[in-house]
Order: sequence, then structure tokens, then C-alpha cells
Amino acid sequence: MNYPSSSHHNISLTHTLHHCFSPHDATLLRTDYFTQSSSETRHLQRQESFSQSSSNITNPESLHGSNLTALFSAADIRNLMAHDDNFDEIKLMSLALENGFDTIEVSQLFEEPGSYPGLSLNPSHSTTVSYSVSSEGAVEYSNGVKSASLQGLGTLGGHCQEHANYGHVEYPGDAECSRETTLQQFLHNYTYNQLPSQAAPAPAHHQQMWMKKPNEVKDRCHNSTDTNLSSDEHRAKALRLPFSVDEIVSMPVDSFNTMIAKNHLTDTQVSLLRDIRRRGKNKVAAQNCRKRKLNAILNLEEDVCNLQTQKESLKKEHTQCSRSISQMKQKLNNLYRDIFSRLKDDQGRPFNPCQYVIHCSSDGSVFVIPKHLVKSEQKQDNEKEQKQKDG
DNA sequence: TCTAACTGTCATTGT
DNA sequence: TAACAATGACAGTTA
Repeated sequence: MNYPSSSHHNISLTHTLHHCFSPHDATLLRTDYFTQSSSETRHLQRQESFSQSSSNITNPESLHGSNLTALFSAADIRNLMAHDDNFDEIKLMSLALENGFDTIEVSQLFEEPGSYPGLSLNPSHSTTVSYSVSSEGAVEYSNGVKSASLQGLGTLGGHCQEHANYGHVEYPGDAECSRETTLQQFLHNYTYNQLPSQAAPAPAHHQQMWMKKPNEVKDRCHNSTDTNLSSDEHRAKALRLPFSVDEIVSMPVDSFNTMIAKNHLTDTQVSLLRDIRRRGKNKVAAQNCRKRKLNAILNLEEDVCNLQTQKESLKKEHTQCSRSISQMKQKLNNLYRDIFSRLKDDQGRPFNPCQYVIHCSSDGSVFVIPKHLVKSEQKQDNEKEQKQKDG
């Protein structure tokens, strides 16, 4: 494959962004950016797209392994921002820092009066921000006042990925590019715990969500492309928060408030700190909640099991009692018949079992009486009991 | 491709 | 009133 000469290193970033990549290209590139595990087909598409859109611009070899600080001058960044209305301070700061700019240089860059409408490191500017990707692949940015197309930034990420993919195929090693991608990953990485090879292609609506402000996004990110950092850790890192996520979450509220007061943090940083703390606490709470719910379910299942065991045991006991009662009844009948057969009347004749019964009175006396008397007596007794109950 | 389990997050409510 | 815990609901990821 032949590449143009490397004499195009110093091309204008603005020119590159606005004239070399169509929105369609940006879409392809961005999509591929999210797709770390590139299939052969996708790779070929990227190559085709790239070669079509940048045939007379850049030398991929020159891009590969290059430092964007060298590739894109501060003036390029200025041009881009002047051209593209608004930049989120976080993104730009991070982008610049990730790309090797000195902190002071970046600050000066951002603080140049009148250079970038709507852009400031002043906390007062850090209002609600949101990002989305238009149907044409342009990254839409909104700070609640204006919105601007950031095709350039999107393309930058895609460009880098393109570069990376060239590297994977023909130019092993692309460490510089990974730095450039960090910002995008920080902003909208749903796969931040994943290895690059595990990352799945992101649907269009993912891109939209990824580009939104963390608070607005259903930021259900679980994995990282390059590290095991959580999204909050990425954000904390990008905003240069002086504490780790664990510290932010676990420190007592007094220490937390003191820390905020003493560190002269911007509104954005304070807001992020509070969000991180809230999310961290809630994450632990949710974990505890699920544990409790699981334990409750397990306990209920155990209760059900115990009750079933108890039921079986009671059934067995009931069966045994019934059997015992039957045996006792049988013994009592045998005893009754035996005793009755031995009883004689005044003339020494045996009693007729059909006409007489052995009767036990309430005071313990035993008589042999005619059956019909027992029946009438039982009736009287029943009536007495009933009267006593009613009375 | 579908599904269930897992997980992080948000919104809400109660303390 | 702020901070926090608890929890239902939702949605993304993964096996």
C-alpha cells in the first residue's frame, strides 16, 4: 500500500476536520472507534472509507505513533474551537492534556480572552452539558445555551481509531493513539472493564447516550476499554480530582465537606465529587439491599422447607396417634366383652348384651343397667350440659 | 437471537 | 434541611 509523503504533518486541524471527513466518514469512523474488536469486513470498510476521504491528506504512517501535540498545534486547537462554537471545558482540557499539552499551556490557551465563545475554565460556565450524536454522525454539544456541531472532535476520535487499526494490521504498536482516545472513553465508555477485544459494537443510540452528560446518561457502564477503572474513576481522573473514588465515597461527611471547602474546587469538580459520592454510596446500598433481599428469599425458602418437614412430621404423628387410639379402642372392647360375659343377674343367669350395658356414673360407681335407661339418662345429661352452657 | 442473572444508576421515600 | 439508607424500576452487559 502506498501512502502519501509525510510532508503533510502540519496540515490544519480545522481543514482536516471540515474538508477531509464527511459526516458519513465521521459516522463510520466513530462507529469503528467504539468497536475495538474489528471484523475483517469492518476493517476493510474503514480502510476504504479512510482512503476515500483522506487520500490527499495524511500519511497513516505518519499518524501512527505520532504525538498529536506535534501533529496539531495549539493554533489548530484554537482554530477548531473558534470554528466550532463551543467546547465543553472538561473535554477540551482533557483532550489537550491527554494529547500532551502542558497544563499551563492549556490553561493559557483556554483563558485567552475572546478566543473561544462559550469556553472558559470559569466554574460559572460549567453549567448543564450534554452530548449527542446526530444522525449524520456529528457530535452535538449543548450547554443549555448553545449547541454546536463537533464533527471535528468526533472525527478526531475516529481518525485515531483509524490510525489504530492501521497499526493493528500493518504497524504494530500505537501507544500514542491510546492517549488520544482516553477522553472519548471517559466521556462515554460503556465497556470500561472490557478488554479491547471484548468490546461489542455500539448501536447508534449508545453513541447518543455515551455523549451525554454523566448525570443525564443512563450511564450503565461496566467495563473499561483500557483499564479496570470505573467511569467515575475516569471522570475523577479527567477532572484532576485530588482524591480517589474510594476516598470520596468512604470519607465521613464532615471530612468530605472540609475537603471541598479547602481544595478550591470548581463547581464542576464539586458537582462531580458529590455525584461520585452519591453514586458510590448508592452502589453499596444497592448491593446491601440485594444481599438482604436474597437472604430474605433464602430465609423464606428455608422456612417453607422447615414447615414442610414439620407438616410431614405432624402427619406421621397423627397417623401414629390414630393407630394407638384404634388399638386402645380394640383393647377396651375386648375388656368390656370379657367383663360383661362374667356378670350374672340375681338368678345367676348371664346378662343379654343386647338388652343391658355396663354403665359408669360420674362418681365412679359401676352398674349394669338396661340400654333404654342409658339412652334416656344420656339425654338428660346432655340437656343438663346444654343448660349449663347456655346459663 | 432470546433469555435470565447480574449490576450500576436514578428517583423516591423514610429516618 | 442535609445526609443517608433502603428499595423499586430501569437498562446495559454477559453467559
